[in-house]
Amino acid sequence: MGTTASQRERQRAERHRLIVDTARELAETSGWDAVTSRRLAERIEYSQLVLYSHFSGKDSIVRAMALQGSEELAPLMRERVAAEPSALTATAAAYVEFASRHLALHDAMFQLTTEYPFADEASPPALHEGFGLLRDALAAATGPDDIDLRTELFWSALHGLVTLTRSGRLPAEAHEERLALLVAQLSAGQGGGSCR
Amino acid sequence: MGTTASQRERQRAERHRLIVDTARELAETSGWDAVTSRRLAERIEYSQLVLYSHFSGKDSIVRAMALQGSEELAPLMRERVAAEPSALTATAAAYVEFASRHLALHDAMFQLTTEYPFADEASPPALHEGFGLLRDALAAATGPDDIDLRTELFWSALHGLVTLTRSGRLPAEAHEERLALLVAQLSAGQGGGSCR
DNA sequence: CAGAATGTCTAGCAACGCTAGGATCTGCAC
DNA sequence: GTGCAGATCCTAGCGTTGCTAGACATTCTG
Repeated sequence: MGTTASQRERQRAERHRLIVDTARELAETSGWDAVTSRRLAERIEYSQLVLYSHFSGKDSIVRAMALQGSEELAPLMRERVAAEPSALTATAAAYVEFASRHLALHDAMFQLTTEYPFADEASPPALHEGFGLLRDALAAATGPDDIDLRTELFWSALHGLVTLTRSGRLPAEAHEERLALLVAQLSAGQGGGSCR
Repeated sequence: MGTTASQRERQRAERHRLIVDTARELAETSGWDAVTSRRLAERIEYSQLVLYSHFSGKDSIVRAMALQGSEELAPLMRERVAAEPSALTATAAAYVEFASRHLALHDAMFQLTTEYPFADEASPPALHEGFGLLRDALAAATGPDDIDLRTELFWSALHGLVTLTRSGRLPAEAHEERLALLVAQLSAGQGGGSCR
């Protein structure tokens, strides 16, 4: 019967997701050090070899995690934008919220393994979408001039805030204040230096 | 004779530096993966045990590297500020130059091991000094209101730019442009949102 | 010169990512 | 049904990692 082939495929896809989900949970609850091939294999109740039949290596699993993450970030941003009057505040808050709620996922997306096409047509659509949401929010608040460059800067500032705060290099108390200040400064300085 | 004790101490201090310098060079030329206890021991021509008689572990060596780095960053900033009319432009450029010229050092200081007191009286003076230089430059360009908070934001943006560009997540071509835009926006938006 | 203290090395532990080789199971032709 | 390809899986193991116990050498003290 022809069903077996597709059955197999579905099983493989299921196991693929099982591996990524397990790795994610392991990283999220016990830190990246706990994500080892042995522990992962034990958790999914297969031998290590199964991991390597699905993924070319550990990096590849992390990459799959990052992809999963990018597909969750954009919807969260959309949701927050819809619920808040200021799109700029909403996207910034959503980005920060995502990073703090999914620490390991954020690492996988924005800190770890580089072999990942970013500002490129080959990069995952969900990532483009996330960037686009940042851009739209910024454009709505400050106009369309130099929008791509300014969005990159917006992202950089968000990313810097999140990572430096997370690693303890910036005091956690003032986190919200810094975020508010970022939004305020971006709203104020339109077009880059022409305001004064 | 009493000299032997101080002789010993001097030898130990020398070897301490030898270890840190070797680790640094190894990381800088061959990447962090090349910094292993065995290779390090081989390079300094001692057994691995000597490493652990000086440092409590690999993290501790990286921490020493970070300290060394923070003592080089501040002077570089000072130098650049003296040579350039705009202190803001100069400090930003110095920070970026430092990061791109000492990749491993930058990692050690701002990306790796967290067990490091930062915004704290226990943190290394050189680090405070570096932050102070960022603050002075920003204050000179935009006034003293909310200066600490705004400096943290300045640093975050710089850090984000550097790390995202270095990891390939932002296109390298526009790096200078983004940096110039950051300086321009900071100069324009004084005091946070009161300009428009 | 004996004994203590200090310093160093060889050898080894447990854990890592990853893989070769053989065992087991599946579906299809006859 | 029987027998054979092909896929799938596991056991066992390679080379490497950070780190350490126990033996050896060297130096200082009385």
